[in-house]
Amino acid sequence: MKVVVVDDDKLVGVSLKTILEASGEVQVVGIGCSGQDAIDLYRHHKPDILLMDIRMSSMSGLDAAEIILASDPAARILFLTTFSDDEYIIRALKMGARGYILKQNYESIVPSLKAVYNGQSVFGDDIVSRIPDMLQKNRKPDFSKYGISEKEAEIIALVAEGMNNKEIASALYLSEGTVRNYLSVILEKLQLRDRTQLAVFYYKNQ
Amino acid sequence: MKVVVVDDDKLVGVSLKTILEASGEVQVVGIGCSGQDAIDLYRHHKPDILLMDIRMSSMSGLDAAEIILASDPAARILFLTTFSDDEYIIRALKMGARGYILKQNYESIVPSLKAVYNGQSVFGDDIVSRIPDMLQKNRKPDFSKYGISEKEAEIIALVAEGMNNKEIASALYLSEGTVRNYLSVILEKLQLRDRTQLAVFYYKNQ
DNA sequence: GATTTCAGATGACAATTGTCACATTCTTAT
DNA sequence: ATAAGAATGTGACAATTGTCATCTGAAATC
Repeated sequence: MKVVVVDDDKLVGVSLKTILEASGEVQVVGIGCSGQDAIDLYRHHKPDILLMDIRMSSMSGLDAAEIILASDPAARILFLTTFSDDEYIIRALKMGARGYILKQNYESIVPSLKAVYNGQSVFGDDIVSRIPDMLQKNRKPDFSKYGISEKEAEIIALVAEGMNNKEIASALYLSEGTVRNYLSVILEKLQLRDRTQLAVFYYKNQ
Repeated sequence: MKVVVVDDDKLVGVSLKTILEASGEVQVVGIGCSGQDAIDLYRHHKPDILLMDIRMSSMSGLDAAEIILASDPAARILFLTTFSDDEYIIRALKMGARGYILKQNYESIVPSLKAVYNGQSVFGDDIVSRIPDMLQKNRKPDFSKYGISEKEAEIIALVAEGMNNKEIASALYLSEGTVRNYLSVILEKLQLRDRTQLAVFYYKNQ
């Protein structure tokens, strides 16, 4: 498995070469320290995988990846990051990168490379754990932590469907006044001002 | 690395045991062929990873995973599938599974297991390529098709943040009355009744 | 130059909304 | 049996909201 490593910090590049080659299954055919290096090394060596830092002083890893993927959409690019920065990761995903690994997590680098080599994509749990939330459009949020009762939650859900008090009342077989009272309590508990903020809260916490 | 393997087809379970243990790094401590087996084996052996088929005749792997994850959210569950079925995969993601591997792809099983063991999550490229689209949803919706102008869209966005008319007016340097007029037009264009429905509409079309 | 268009504003109005204080049940625990 | 509590309801009130007809001034169009 031929790999090109690109990291802003040259020392990291060399260390990685040592670590990776110690596995006996990876051959580091090039080490670079800028986005431009990444492009040049990739085009010259055509490695199986390009392992690259996201943040680099000269050209960002993302920009480099964009250029590489534009000319070779099959390029397997795996990012190395220090922190999992949402914005970056999502941009990386969009452009078709194969994942990212936290630098701290040395032991997982070789297995991750192999998984990518075999056509998988690899991500840290922190990102993956957020994906479901992003995908999930129709689930009811859990408001119990705010001391919201079952009935109150029902009303919240109806407000979040755009119903007015009269409609909610008739849907739940309550008087309109009761619905108002409930709503008043709900707003107090959630520290919100009006039903629109409640709907917003609902969807932002969905 | 202790692994429990569960597959509808007993032969697959045994074959996997052979393949996995040949690597010298995996110890298959249990083989099952139903969702119930998965639950029992998981609770008994507390393996590092549960490798499980999604489709099984008696209890689906997803149902079993749900039960296991309910009592042990840290459980590392990796699904084996024959085809990458969107619905299933997304449900698996939602409940916190660590990924899935196509059965055909024998070579990638061991590396994927190791990546998961090291805290990563692993997915086939087909799913990953769809995630960006799903994530894309967190951007401002495009209302132009409803004949909504730039300014109107601004107001919609502020309503969707929960602002009242006075706040919107001061944010956009308009009079409150103007904001009301805008809103009135917006509601007319979108065939909605009030600002709450507008906020709801915003998030549903996000 | 006259006219139309458009963004913004005003004021009036009714409807809806949120708040509050106070009833009325009905259940439950003491 | 009584007190406490919920769940539900009422009426009054002010604030916010949505609608509408109308006005202004500037820019664009003719």
